[in-house]
Amino acid sequence: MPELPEVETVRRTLLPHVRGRRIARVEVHDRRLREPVPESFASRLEGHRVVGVRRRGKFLLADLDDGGVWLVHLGMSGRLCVGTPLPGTPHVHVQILFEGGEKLYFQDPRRFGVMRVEAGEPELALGPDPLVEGVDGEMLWALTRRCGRQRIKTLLMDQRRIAGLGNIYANEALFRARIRPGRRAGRLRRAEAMALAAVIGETLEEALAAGGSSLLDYRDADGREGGFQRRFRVYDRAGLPCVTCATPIRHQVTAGRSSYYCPTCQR
DNA sequence: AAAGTCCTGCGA
DNA sequence: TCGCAGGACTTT
Repeated sequence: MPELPEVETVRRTLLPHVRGRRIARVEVHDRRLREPVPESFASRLEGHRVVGVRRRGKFLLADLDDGGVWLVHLGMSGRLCVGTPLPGTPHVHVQILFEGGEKLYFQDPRRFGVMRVEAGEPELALGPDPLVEGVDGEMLWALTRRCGRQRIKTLLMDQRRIAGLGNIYANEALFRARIRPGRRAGRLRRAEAMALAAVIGETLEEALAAGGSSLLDYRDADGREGGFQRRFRVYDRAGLPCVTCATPIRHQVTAGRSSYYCPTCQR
């Protein structure tokens, strides 16, 4: 679910609830996430104030008043919601209680999320974020020259190259740029790289404007779902007519990830 | 079958 | 050495 627009939507909806607030108590109900929640997690947060919340790629970074950084990755099914979960809400692994009574809970059925505190700025080995540093045509063109043998979709999803795109938006951006997911990056023409960089920004901005997007599990910090899933042009549309030319959308799985494309519009 | 990442092993 | 495929994690 959560790719860049969803994580950014969570950040924006979360910020007004937590900025400037002091954490009173942290309850870890289940440490078993992608990596175990450290034993020290609760004590590292308790008593500290959240001074801001940033995002880099799919990571949320909450800055603490002692220079520490509370790092959250939502994995596939993570939710970060304010308020109190209804009794019986499953998979609430972590609860954060703020002074003044505000509560934040982390829910993650698939437990692929990550939650830890770093002493300072974490080393994330991420490429530029399209909505933070920006990814322009020249940068993407240079990337396609440097990583020419990689398939373009793999390149787009490689967080070390560009931070924030996942399977859905990589498919959507490639459709808009009329480029097939399986093309070798090195075979892109300069104009194609330029066009691709432009549509990456457009796609993410549109999804963001729709309140994030994505699939069933997704909710923002206020528990609202996104609106972009109704706007997918190729993702999860195997066999359905292309929105441009009506050719049935093709589906193919590589490395366990589904690619969707229009064989007529995309080259 | 799945939105995310990480690891191993194979072949070019 | 690089890129990819496949499997691993987990629950619905």
